[in-house]
Amino acid sequence: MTQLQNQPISGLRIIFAGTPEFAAAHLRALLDSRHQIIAVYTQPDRPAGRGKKLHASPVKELALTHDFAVYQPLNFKSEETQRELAALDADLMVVVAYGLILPKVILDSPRLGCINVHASILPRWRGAAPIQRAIEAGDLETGVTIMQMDVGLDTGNMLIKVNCPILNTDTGGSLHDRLLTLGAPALLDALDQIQMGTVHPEKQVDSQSNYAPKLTKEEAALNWNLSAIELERKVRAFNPFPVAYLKSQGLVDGHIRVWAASATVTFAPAAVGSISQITNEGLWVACKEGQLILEVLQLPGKKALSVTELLRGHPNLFKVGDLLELPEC
RNA sequence: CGCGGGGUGGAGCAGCUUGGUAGCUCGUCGGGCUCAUAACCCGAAGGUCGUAGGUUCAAAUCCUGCCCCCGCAA
Repeated sequence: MTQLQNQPISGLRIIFAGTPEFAAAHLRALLDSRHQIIAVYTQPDRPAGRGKKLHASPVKELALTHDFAVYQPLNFKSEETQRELAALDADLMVVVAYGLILPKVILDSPRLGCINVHASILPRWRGAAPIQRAIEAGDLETGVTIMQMDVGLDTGNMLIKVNCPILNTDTGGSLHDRLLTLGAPALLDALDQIQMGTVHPEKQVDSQSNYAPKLTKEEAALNWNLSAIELERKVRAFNPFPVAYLKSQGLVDGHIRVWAASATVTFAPAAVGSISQITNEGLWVACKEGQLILEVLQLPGKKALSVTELLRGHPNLFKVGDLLELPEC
């Protein structure tokens, strides 16, 4: 460390690869560091949002405001894209939620290889949605791992791990934001260690690994045959995306999104999936075990509202005894 | 030009098809009743009906442009 302070060493020449906001936050941190971003890789612009317009990723938007060279290959299968990356003559590639599998030839291309920032304590929750899966599973703790990449999916040797408790009020969004603030400094630490040659790579114990598949809208449908506690976790994990939802008999089309709910262990003398009572707290729905109190709902085309506000304008939308639909299996 | 819903007192909605006194459920303020209550009763304040034009004797209501919010799909 004293070396760094007394005679500052020059930064690394870094290729940054990433796509969503989580990645952009790490790129932002690198901007303020001594390191030099020589190129940015991100997913190609895709039609998204209303109106099918092409949208640039958060990483691309940030990169453009700093006049970085931006590359958006579909993959790295062609020799051309491989040569293109090699020609950048980078010291290191930093990959954060990029969304592409990198072949060995790419991993070996930068002088010091590729490192990855992953939003879980590996080997738990390898894969696409580690933050949300940790909440959904009821984990009490998660974190961020900085690792050396290898050909496997999130299987590389670990360099730095930072833990982070999961609060029982955490949503996918709130935990995402918190991990963001942990990942950036950890990444900078890792870069220091790599440059000074003080890294201590730790192998992952594969037998303790599990996978965090990406979130789908299908699984966001609330299934009342689960326990209230499981459903409450799902509501939190899937907020703000893809957002848990339910279907009601009265509603012709579309879903009712569930933005907030809390579980109770109280017994409901009512059929599973039916509304047992309506209070200022919300709609009480009988589950396989316990009851889930739906607190904040959103009708298609409308804003999210507390149940009391929603009912004020739609007094007959829900009645005690109404049966909510189960997702078709 | 991907499909669709919506912008009405502080909140959520109705009214628009069949132009012509701004309605409902809450909230707020004042008063009353009650041991008490998300209780009840009485009264009051508060709205350029997103915005700019047009049609008309008359527009929240019909027509056109623009802004904003949201669901589906990606």
